[in-house]
Amino acid sequence: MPQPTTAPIGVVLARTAKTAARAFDHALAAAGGSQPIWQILISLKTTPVANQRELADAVGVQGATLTHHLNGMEAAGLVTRRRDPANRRVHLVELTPEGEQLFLRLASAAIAHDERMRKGLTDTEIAQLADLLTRLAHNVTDS
Amino acid sequence: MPQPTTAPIGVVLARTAKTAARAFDHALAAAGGSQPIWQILISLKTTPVANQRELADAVGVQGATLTHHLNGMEAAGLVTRRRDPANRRVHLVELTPEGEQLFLRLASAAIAHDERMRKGLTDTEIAQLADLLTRLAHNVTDS
DNA sequence: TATTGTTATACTCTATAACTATA
DNA sequence: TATAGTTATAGAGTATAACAATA
Repeated sequence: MPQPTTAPIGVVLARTAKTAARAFDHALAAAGGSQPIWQILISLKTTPVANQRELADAVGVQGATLTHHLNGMEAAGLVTRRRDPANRRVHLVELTPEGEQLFLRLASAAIAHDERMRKGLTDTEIAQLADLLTRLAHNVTDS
Repeated sequence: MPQPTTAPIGVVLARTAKTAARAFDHALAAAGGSQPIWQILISLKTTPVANQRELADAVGVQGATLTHHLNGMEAAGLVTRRRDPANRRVHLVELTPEGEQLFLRLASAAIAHDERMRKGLTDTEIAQLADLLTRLAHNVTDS
């Protein structure tokens, strides 16, 4: 009788992600950061965002959640917020030199983490994995 | 100049896992559960554990965190805890009929979620993915 | 003393609802 | 009225430290 024979990929994915996320969390913490801070920094550096709403979308959190993190980051001297003269409703978020430095440190930690994770896997396998993960994610995306 | 050319797999993995985890969280919540409850139920059903310490390890949390969840599950009538007569330090955790029912409901939700996620992927690809993820996780595991 | 588990407490991340400022 | 963002509040998950019970 034909039955689905393969293992529940969701379980494997969840377990792997949990393990990887914890290891990465520790690496980020050791470098003076955290997951949300890293996500915000990398978004600021790589994605052109017009306002905080778009930044929140890029990071994958609600606007109020982003505000919460930006408050902490501003208090820590990592970012500045100033109103856009052209549209004073908009708050422009910019990295300070300290923010740039932390970005570099966290990027190093992320690269080291990546190299550790992919040890024993070929570039072809990594590309395959990335492709499969992307297709998986697409299946559970609403948009 | 030879440079690492492939994308940071950690980023792809983190993004995919976040998306998948959120979708799964919603599915579990709709079925009356949550991730930790599901992990505890599935561990109780599939892994023979001698005590809560082992159960906590299986779930991947600290003992106190497990106690926290078991308190809630016991209050909800999903599990019972009684002392082991042979070693009264040990608390035996057992599923109630309600716990069994919830396990079945969450299992259905997990299966549905899995089928949704793997749409468009062949069994071979899923097996490949599981293998790659397992190797990745192994690389960041301390043990 | 060592082991098993609980309680007390606190921290991080996230979210929703109500609010302020600006257009 | 609509849009951008903040504040207030709350809830879930996790952790560490101190404790109680048992061996």
